[in-house]
Amino acid sequence: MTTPNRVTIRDVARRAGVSVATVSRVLGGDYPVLAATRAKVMRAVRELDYVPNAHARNLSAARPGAIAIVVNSVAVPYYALIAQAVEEQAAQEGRLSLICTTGGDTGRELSIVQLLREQRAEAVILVGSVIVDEEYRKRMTEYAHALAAAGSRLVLCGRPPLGEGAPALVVGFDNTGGAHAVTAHLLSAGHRRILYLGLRPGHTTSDSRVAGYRSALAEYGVAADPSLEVEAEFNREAGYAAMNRRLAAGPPDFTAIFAGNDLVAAGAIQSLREHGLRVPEDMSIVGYDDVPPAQDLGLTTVHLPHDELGRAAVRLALGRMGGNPLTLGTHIVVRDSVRPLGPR
Amino acid sequence: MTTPNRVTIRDVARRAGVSVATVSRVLGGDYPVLAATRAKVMRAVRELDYVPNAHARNLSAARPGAIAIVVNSVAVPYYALIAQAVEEQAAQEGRLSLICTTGGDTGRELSIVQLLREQRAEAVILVGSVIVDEEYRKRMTEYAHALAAAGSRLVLCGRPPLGEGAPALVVGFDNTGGAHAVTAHLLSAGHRRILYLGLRPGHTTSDSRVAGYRSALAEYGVAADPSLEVEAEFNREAGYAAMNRRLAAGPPDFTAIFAGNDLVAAGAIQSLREHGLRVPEDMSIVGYDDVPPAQDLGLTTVHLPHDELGRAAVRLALGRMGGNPLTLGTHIVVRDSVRPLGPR
DNA sequence: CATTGCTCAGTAACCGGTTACTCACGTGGA
DNA sequence: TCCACGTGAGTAACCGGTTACTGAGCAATG
Repeated sequence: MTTPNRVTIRDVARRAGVSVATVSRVLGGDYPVLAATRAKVMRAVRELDYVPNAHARNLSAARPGAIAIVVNSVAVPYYALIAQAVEEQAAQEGRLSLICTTGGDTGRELSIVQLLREQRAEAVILVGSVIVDEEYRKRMTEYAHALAAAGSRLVLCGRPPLGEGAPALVVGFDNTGGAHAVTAHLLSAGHRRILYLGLRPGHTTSDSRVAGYRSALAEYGVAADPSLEVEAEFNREAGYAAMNRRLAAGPPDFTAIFAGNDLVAAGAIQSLREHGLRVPEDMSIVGYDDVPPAQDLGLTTVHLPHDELGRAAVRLALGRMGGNPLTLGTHIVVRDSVRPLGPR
Repeated sequence: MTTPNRVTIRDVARRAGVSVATVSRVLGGDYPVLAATRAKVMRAVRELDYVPNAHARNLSAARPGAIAIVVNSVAVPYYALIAQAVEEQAAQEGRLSLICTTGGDTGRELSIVQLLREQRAEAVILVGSVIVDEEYRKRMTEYAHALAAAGSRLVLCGRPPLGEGAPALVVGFDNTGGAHAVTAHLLSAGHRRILYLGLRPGHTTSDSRVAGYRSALAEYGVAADPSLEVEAEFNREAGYAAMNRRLAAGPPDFTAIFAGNDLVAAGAIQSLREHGLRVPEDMSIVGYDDVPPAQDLGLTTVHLPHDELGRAAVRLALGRMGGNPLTLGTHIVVRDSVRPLGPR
């Protein structure tokens, strides 16, 4: 107990009365070994409780590496669903996958990527939207080249493609299309003053949702009103705080809300409730992502095929799929948070 | 690009005009090296973009291993919160941690544990409640011994301690206490017919919550009624289905519900809503865990210190803490799902 | 009976690091 | 001037596997 079990392949070989090569062959693979010999080896393995050392194995022979998925936080449903889907798919492919979290910290992200390079991970799946600036682009391009040089694939999920030549695969959701559709849903219900809650300039996910929102407005001939686009990070607290501020400033000058994602919607709904406004009677609201809170809130939202994304990411990571960059379609899920307005 | 970058320490040594030992020393540690030599080496490392091979490193010198956390599914908030807490704490301790998921499949759990043994993980944190039977006990005891023999620690979270001598550390929540408290909360609000939704014989978490429920009833002199204890797995769908069945059988013969966890409560609330029963006006309900759906539902529930559990698990895993088995306290979070009943 | 060819097992080199041991060299004291 | 000593660097063994190469033993063939 005090001395860790350091049973090596040589111990097994000695016990079984064979050579290390034979043991390795019995354990390893397809090399022909007499049934009797195999039995002797297996018995020795069992008796000694031999566990091959993955590091040694990996060192001598390049084996399929792990698939790593790097997310912000596993406590955010959006990431959790994707991570789960990746794990499922990887398991189906018989691969080890591991989830790493950065907490949104660039420094931690860097050290995780470095660590995955050292581990010779086969693929790194980076998930999540980010502020895309020059510094980001530079960092990602570095990752991409470094990982490619080490023989690993880099898959970006829900992030814009890198520049030409950067060896990164990309898969994401159709944010603009979904945002357009859900905004149109509000418009066709008669809403004309729709608050977009979740502005984040430079943040690609938000930017493309705003784009869909604006294009839908334009399509219905509604002039965009900048005062109806308010900033909020994509979490519950930000939605709550932003809505509180807006309602504190006076009675709402809008009849519906398009929240940047479901968490923002959840926060906004709490704020509305605390201000005595009911959903959907007094205020319509839609979200985005279709993550767990949406169902409990009866929130009309845009469903994202998280499973599909996870599957695609793994298959891209394993080089089983072309078609890059890949955009996955979305669809509206109508629940109970939108109330039709009579035409004025 | 086609040939993976196989820059080794010898390449670096050659380029820097020094020996491999010197390179290793510059990179590795505290051995004295002339500043000029160090500079030469660092430059060569940079120029060649050398990345040390973690496997080789691990093979020659035993280094601190990874901390692995094994959960059912990261898409279940309870697990996600704990996993997140473990990751945070591990990061603070400067350790690599990785999350693995089993999907509740015993076979997959086994192969993950095996794989972690092969990887020489430093510690394995197994989270989540399970059906504890003879087979389970045997399996866990095997894991415990195997991991211990390999020099790894095994930490069980939210599971009962193994038998004497099995080298496993244990930390969990006070389920009986929390269940007692939250049931007492309902009782003191005047409720006498309280449905327990989430019976799962043999399932330790549920069993201890039932125990708390019953002891609170006894304390208030209310006779336990077996027809008020109904089975349901600990997820949303089960809660929904069980409640549907119950309501289909006739009008409710209870005034309050104690759901086995918040997900069950969420499902039950949906069912109630669909049957035209409002919370809390027509039906009081409490949950357990205080995971995200609870806040959105305004659910009175029992808060579990997930963060604390994660921290404790890591510290136990690193041998930084005694006091085993460790039970963490809980407290009620009162929201808006319980309505006082006048004394009859 | 000699030769060829096939099956199965062993020997030893190698994967890419770390580190015990050895040694060259410059300095200060006798 | 000679020797002891401290400093910084090199050589080579080793970690625990895999596998190319070699070879023993035996059946089939000529």
